[in-house]
Amino acid sequence: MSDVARLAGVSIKTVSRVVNDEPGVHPATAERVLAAIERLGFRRNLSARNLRRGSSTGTLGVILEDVGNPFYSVLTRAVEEVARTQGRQVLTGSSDEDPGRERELALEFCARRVDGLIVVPAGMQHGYLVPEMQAGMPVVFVDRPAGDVVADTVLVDNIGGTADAVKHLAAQGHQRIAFFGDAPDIFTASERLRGFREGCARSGVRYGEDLVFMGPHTETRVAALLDRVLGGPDPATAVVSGNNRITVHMLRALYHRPARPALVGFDDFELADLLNPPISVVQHDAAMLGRAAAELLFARLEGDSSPPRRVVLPTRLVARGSGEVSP
Amino acid sequence: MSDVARLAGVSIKTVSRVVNDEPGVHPATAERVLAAIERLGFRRNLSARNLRRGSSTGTLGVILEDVGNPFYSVLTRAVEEVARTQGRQVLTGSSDEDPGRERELALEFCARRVDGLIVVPAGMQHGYLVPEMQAGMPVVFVDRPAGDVVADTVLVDNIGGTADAVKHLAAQGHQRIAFFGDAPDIFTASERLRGFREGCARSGVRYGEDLVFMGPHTETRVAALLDRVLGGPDPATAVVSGNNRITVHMLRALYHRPARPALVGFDDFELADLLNPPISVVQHDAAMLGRAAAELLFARLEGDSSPPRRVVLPTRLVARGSGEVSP
DNA sequence: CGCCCCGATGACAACGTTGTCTGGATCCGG
DNA sequence: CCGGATCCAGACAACGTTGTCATCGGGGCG
Repeated sequence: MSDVARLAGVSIKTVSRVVNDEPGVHPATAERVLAAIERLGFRRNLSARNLRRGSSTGTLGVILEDVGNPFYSVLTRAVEEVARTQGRQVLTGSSDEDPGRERELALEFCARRVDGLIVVPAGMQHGYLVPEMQAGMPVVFVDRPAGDVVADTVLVDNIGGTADAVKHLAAQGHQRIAFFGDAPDIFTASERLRGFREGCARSGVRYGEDLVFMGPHTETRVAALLDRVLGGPDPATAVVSGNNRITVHMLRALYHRPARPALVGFDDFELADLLNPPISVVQHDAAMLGRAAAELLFARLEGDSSPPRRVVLPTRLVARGSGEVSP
Repeated sequence: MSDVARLAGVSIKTVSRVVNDEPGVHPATAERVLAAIERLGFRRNLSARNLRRGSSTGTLGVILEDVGNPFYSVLTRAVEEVARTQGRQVLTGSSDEDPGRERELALEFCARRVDGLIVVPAGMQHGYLVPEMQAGMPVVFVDRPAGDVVADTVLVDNIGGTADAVKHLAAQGHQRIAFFGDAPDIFTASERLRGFREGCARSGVRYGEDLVFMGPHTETRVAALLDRVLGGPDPATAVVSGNNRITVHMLRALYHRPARPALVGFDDFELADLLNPPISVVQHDAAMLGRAAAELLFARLEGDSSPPRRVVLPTRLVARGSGEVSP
């Protein structure tokens, strides 16, 4: 900036005035300054500007399990879209479901003075965020609640959605329904299990521990468990899958079986409608999650200081046929 | 920081020494400072630090078409992974294929003094980046080259990959092969068309303008064109699809047809192997693209000043069956 | 002619850090 | 008892900006 000032024969303050479109600069002077800026390729340093002005950094931190996962990348995109209307950029970080990594990222983002944090929590301990929140850092949790912190949270109706899946299957006459979910220490997984139980109770389906499996995360493991559940004297005739990845594992495991069980998966996925049979799913909207979280965050940034809110977005059962295969 | 200093009864310089683990602080003093930091929830301001030290901001800018698109989100994740080993964060921005938006994002990132830029270029004009690059901002272009700037670039072998697809189909006896691609002003689209032509020439397949369609981007449009191509007196028996989205449109359009043409798509996608028939694709690795770009960028950051490089990553034809359907 | 006001510009401090240098104890050997 | 080394700690400037205030010349008005 001082180089520009020297070249234009003015003080740095005048350069500042020009780059900020402040009034009270003689047009001829402004001309000279702009020419100098052009010639030197000057671009003002936003960090220094924000430091001096004490204004926001114009950035948002988003921490999730994996940006590469379509579910979260759609969520990220939605956040970005809202941020854009507010002239803000988005910093992303993948925690890989590791609480330590999440903490590291969050504190790093705080040290960078992001304007706010959107977090898909890994683990259950988030007390480390309390000082930051007290210091005025707005934090919104998405997809899962924080373990030990009261803060704005946006969730989907895991319980209702899974219960709907059971209801749908029961309506088709299924009485032996299995559930495959993620590790039970993951919030969404345990909620969906709860929804499964409630659904069974409400639909008059006998709930059996022997038909519930939490945490199988490899294709072979899923295949082996499926074999067990579908064989035997009293086999399951339908399966509810607790998430996307498990659904896909199941599809691969079932691919070569002649008779498939009915199947409803939690989470929609591309091409589900083009499979044979098309896969019925409990749909929830990642973009809407992201949008809701970002809007909550921006409301806080604009001074909303009402008590923390918990938003639960609805799910929608999309019957495509896989739930209707006769036993 | 001065609050901490006051509370601990020391100067701010001593606080600085403590937070930076500098030697030469009395353990008892350090203790007091740490206690004060804890009590006040102090966190040092990284922007100010970087400003003062003149060191890097520890951030990378990534500009792509859409973070929500799985292809780019996997790429982003790979970049993030490499950045992480270097202790850097990633700022992302979606250009939506709009050159103006891309420019805006890029200049904003430069003003934030990111350490480097990874760009999936939209449009053909990137002259605006020249001053930044001369000022020392390393830029790597990914997936497509920049129109008018010489810089590091990481591409995939679009021509070879598409030619392979044609060769594969020709080997199955197909002689009338159609090509559906993206708008021809998109680099990858025109390259793949070129590959299609070359493949036809090399494999002895007659290339026909009437079988080539660039730019249909809605399902109905794709369906209508497919109808035209597959009907008539001399119908196509096979189709090459120029990208993911078009492949999916085609699959939907073909879903209810009794006899499908053979099909090879550019870009792999999840579940392609579970469709009926499984879809053959030309596979390329988004993660590898991201990794290669990030590594190139970091090499520049470490002082590599060799001439700009152009890396072309290979593609791999994965035959799954859809290319082998008899005409 | 003197006054005030206004438009244009610059000097200076400050944002929150850290690098450099200096000051004051304390301790050792001679 | 003194010189110098060693250990701690603080004063100050600087990073690149911008807000505040002061300066200066000129024009309008009484």
